[in-house]
Amino acid sequence: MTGENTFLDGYDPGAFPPFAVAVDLAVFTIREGQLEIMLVRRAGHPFQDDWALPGGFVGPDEAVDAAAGRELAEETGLTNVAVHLEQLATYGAPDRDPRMRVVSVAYVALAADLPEARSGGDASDARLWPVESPDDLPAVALAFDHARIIRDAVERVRSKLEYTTLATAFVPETFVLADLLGVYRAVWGRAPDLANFRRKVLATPGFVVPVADAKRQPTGGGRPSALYRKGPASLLHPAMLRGR
Amino acid sequence: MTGENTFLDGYDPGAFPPFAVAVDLAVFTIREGQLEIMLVRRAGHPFQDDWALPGGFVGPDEAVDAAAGRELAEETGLTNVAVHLEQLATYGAPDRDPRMRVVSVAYVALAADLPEARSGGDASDARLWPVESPDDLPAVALAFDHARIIRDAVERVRSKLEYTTLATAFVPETFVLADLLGVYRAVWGRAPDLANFRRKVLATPGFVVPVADAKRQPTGGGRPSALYRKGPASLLHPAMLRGR
DNA sequence: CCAAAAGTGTTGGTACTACACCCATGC
DNA sequence: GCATGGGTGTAGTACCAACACTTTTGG
Repeated sequence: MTGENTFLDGYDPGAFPPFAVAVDLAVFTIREGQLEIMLVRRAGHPFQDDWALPGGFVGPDEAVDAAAGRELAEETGLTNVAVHLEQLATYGAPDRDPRMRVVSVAYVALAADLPEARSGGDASDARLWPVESPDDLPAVALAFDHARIIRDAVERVRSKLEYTTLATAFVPETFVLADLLGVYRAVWGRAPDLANFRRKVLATPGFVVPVADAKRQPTGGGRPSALYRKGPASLLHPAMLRGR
Repeated sequence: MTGENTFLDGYDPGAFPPFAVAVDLAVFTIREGQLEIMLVRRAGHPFQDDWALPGGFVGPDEAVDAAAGRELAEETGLTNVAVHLEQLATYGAPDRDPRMRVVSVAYVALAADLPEARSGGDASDARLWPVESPDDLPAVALAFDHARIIRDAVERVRSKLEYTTLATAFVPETFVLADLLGVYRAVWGRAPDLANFRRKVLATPGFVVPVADAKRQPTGGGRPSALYRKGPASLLHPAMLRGR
């Protein structure tokens, strides 16, 4: 009792059960105005032929965060592209993997312009699935507890758009304000008012910075729009709340 | 390469390094208008005589969340008291414990009226330390990466007061609005405007529910205040943001 | 070739809500 | 003396409308 209460005392290597620690990645992107998540098809048992979040095991001398970054690079092939990566939560139910005890640390990644299939490795069985409202899950069978993880990840992204400038992680390096509004529309299922949105974004120092004298080529007619680049700010004050 | 990308394929028990998985608890309470955190004194190496977050290892067939609940009950002695407990984040640097590879899942717990020392177990080396602004850390030597965890935990609690009704987790079962305002003062270091605060709390359905015809005994003179109980609501809409 | 129409981007205005700050009243 | 409630100015949002700049269409 005493040894249990005092952290790590009575330590005896081998006395602790072998846990495997894995990372799972919820990689989101926006294509054609829709929020999509990358899933990989499972080749072996269990959950064979089901779809799962990309991920893998943490190495013996590897930081958990580093493992997430490594897996992200391996799965997406985006090595030096600016991708937002943050920890989501840890899932540790004892029966979440039927083969052995695996504790999984889930991460959320946001990227713009993700290619359909990963470029590195065997690209055959990885693809993007739309995350549709209101159930927020891809319409495929999901392995392990990944349905739960995806739900949590979607909610994380939705709420983070409210009080951070994270929307810029979903657009390419230069973009127009309509693109940024489209991020909110895709993630929330509804867009904030355009006029207020533009006032808010432009009034928040460091949210976006204008690209000098640059205008986007008009595609199908209409006034050409101004180009912007991601700014240094990360927090939104006050927050931009989605309505009820 | 192929086996690494496909989750859990090429599985071989024993091929994975032995990780120990632990839980750390950031247990907060408010005493005399001050935010305090529970720390335990380490008896053995490493970090002997330093202070650390209470915690322990996850059992072989125990869910990680369940381990946090168990440790909380063991450390605080609060068995059936309503305590808020939520996962904070996972800390997995390879060298965070000098003896072996330990991945720790940190939790935040909020409680009202925590006794000075834990009631169960050896109460001698556990106590509450004030979390003072602006550095937000107890003025003691902290073991492992627990200083970082405490910083993250404090920030979590601060931000959660903004958009949830979590402040009620810090007050006893029945309370007056001034007590609730005191929670915000203690956690944020500054209190919102009293008049607006009371309008907001009372206008939010389910934040607090009045205890019928109950008034608190006037302690030092003045009008007796109305008693309230925690309501069923958990989210605050719109948020109550702390100023800059 | 020029003028009008249509489409998109940009800006402004008003009603309403919520908050900061202050003050009056009740017990 | 503390609890409660009201009042005013300001900021931010929802909603609406107009204007600017471009391409397309039609004479």
